[in-house]
Amino acid sequence: MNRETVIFIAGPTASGKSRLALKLAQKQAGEIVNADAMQVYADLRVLTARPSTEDEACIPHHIYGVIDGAERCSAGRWARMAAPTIEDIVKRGKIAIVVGGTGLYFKALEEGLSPVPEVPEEIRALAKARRNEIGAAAFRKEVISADPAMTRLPEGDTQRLVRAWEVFKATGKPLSYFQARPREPLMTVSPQKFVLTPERENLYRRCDARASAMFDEGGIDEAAQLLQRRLDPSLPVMKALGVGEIAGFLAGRQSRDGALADLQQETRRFAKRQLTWFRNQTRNWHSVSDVAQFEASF
RNA sequence: GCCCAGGUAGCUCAGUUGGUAGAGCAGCGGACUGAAAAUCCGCGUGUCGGUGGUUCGAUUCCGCCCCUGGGCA
Repeated sequence: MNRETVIFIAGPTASGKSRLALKLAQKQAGEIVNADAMQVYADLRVLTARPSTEDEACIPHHIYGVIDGAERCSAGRWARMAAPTIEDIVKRGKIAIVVGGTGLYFKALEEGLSPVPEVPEEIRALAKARRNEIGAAAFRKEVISADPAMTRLPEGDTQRLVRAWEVFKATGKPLSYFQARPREPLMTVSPQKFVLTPERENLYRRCDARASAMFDEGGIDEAAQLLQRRLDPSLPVMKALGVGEIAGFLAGRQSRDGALADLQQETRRFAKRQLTWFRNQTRNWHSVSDVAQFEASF
């Protein structure tokens, strides 16, 4: 297999990844694989800026909208779906174009994750309950006494502390024990990796415009339908940008314009976090600052 | 034109009895091993409207000018 059979395209939100992937797929007989944590869920097509049905009819798209919002995806679960999907595309003699904005997913796929046994949902709930019961400071102490390596986690980092607690509870071994074991890469082919690095001011303008378009083009109804399901607010899909803002608007706590302004700001902040991740975690990727020029080179 | 009140960080403002200034929001930087659109950590970024004067020293006091808001005409 040559090195061009798998292409990664990462980049911040609203940087033009999906469009670029589509163009590449058309020119090079490719198929597209989603690497975006929110686009895997079925519920939010508009608010997660999923490719249109026309685009999907034109080029095969994989792992978009395949998980119900009531379920949880994860980096591991995604990687276990993505790896065989990519393998299958390559076997059929096509190019797999993996595109998305979730840096951790690319990392999990390429470098793998340390093998940690599955933690039952009941134990996860137990961890959260425990933290509520004894408070943040005591909870952190409890985690550290089970796994001293977790001293590096600040008291406020609920998510990682809860993870460390639940892994210890479920397995009797500290999370750091598992993390010290070698990662298990899921890919057998080395990908060609590109990260889009658009100029910030321009990107922010695109973020604002996209959020505005989402409000005008069905995003509000979509969020309303999701909210009607009354799902657990801690589910990943409920954390999608726009859901909270639109909930506030629908409940009358916030004007439409106010909710939109909030979504725009959150989108810009999200893009900033992605830029930070990519700047520091994808140093050996090809950086693409001019998408149009890059597109023309194919 | 005259009289007030202001002009300090991107915004809203505090403050300095004269020793070059600090909050909130915004913003920026960083971490990242199965929730990552998540979860955290860190950082004031400034001709204190301009210009003269007094002073060892002026953002602070004084004069003049400019700008903004309100009032009187």
